[in-house]
Amino acid sequence: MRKPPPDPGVLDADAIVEAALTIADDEGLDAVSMRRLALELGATPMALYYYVENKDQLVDLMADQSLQQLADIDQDGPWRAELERYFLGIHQLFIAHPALAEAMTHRPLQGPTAIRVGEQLFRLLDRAGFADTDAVAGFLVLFNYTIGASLYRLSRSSPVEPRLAGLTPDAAPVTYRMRELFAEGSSETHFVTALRRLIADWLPDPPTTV
Amino acid sequence: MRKPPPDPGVLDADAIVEAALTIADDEGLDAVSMRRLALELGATPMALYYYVENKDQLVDLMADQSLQQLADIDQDGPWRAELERYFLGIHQLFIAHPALAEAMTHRPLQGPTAIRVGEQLFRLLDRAGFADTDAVAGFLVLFNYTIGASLYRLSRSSPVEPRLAGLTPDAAPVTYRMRELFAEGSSETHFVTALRRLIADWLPDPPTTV
DNA sequence: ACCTGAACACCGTTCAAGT
DNA sequence: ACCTGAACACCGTTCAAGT
Repeated sequence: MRKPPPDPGVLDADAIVEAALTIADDEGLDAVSMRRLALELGATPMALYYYVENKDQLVDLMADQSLQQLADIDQDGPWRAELERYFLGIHQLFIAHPALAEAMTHRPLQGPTAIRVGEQLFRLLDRAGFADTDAVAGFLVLFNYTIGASLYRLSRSSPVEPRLAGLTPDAAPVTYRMRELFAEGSSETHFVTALRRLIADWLPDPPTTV
Repeated sequence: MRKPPPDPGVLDADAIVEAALTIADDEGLDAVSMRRLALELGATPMALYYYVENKDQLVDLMADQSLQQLADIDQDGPWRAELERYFLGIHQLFIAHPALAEAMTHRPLQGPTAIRVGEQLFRLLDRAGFADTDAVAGFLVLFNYTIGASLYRLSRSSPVEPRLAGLTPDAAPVTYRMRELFAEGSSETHFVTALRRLIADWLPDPPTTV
């Protein structure tokens, strides 16, 4: 009667990807190996290859699955607020799943979910009255800033102590003087503030069509 | 008499890092292994550990070494043009050395060269008359955008064919309609255009001190 | 101070074979 | 259709030992 989700013997692509994401969230992407995954799922390493082509494809599937957590855009909501929610959602997703960031540097985010989620945004901008060129230019600035800001925040919250010579008052006096401002700059409120300003600058109210 | 740079028998930290960077540029960061490196340098894998703590530290050193290629800022040059050159230089460095991008997602860029190069920028902004808060806020937007734009461009130029379902006219009609704009958006000229506009918005001429 | 050899505990993946 | 076993060619790193 009982059937817990990680039921041994039940094996399919979704279960594999889900287990891989759990390991990645807990111990980092490096801890995800076909052998470790098989152990966790009560199967043989080779059993996984029946459902997944290879490890690269597994990572692609992991990234795509992660993106499903993004809340859908409300096409009838106020577009400016929806935009803000959207990019904040991406930022939070990257912070929650650092493996997503790592995966992104290897391979483009072009899975079905990435496409679906992107389409929602461009539909919103389209309906709001933006010209295609403005919509894409605005998106690129917002998206690239969001990715960069997420990586920056991740790197500052990384649990590793600096291995190389750090920030000293005499080697870099000006930077040292500003050191607390950098800490503030990696906060979520700073991100939202800058995001809002970027939206206002790059996607100002379009001429109302008709 | 002859003494080619990768001379077998000559081994030190710099030579190891340099060899590692060559492999990374040619075949990607994944191809860099202690064993492969040792083979290339005519040494035993364990010999490397005399100069380098472990592989993580090697990657840190690689990132730091890469940053040395950034041209120094001219403190007496026009600050706006210097700013532009600086961030374009970072962008180009990431494109030329994708391993740098990959390394950045693992560990913060806090080596001595990163600090040195950062200090140059903040000194420039300081001398130009910017308040610390404005300098940091401006830097963060420009830097994060630059990192994001570099990753975006790298992901679009990656030599792998998409493994997952791609962009089809019926699944994502609006995105599909815009597809050529995305290609343009990943060009260097687009980057520079957006960078200029961001500089103008976030670091406008400061009140001249005295 | 600098380097080696052998060993441990891992990887991803192929291939032929089993049910 | 789904899974296993054995094998291949790799990893990073420790440890004791050599010069």
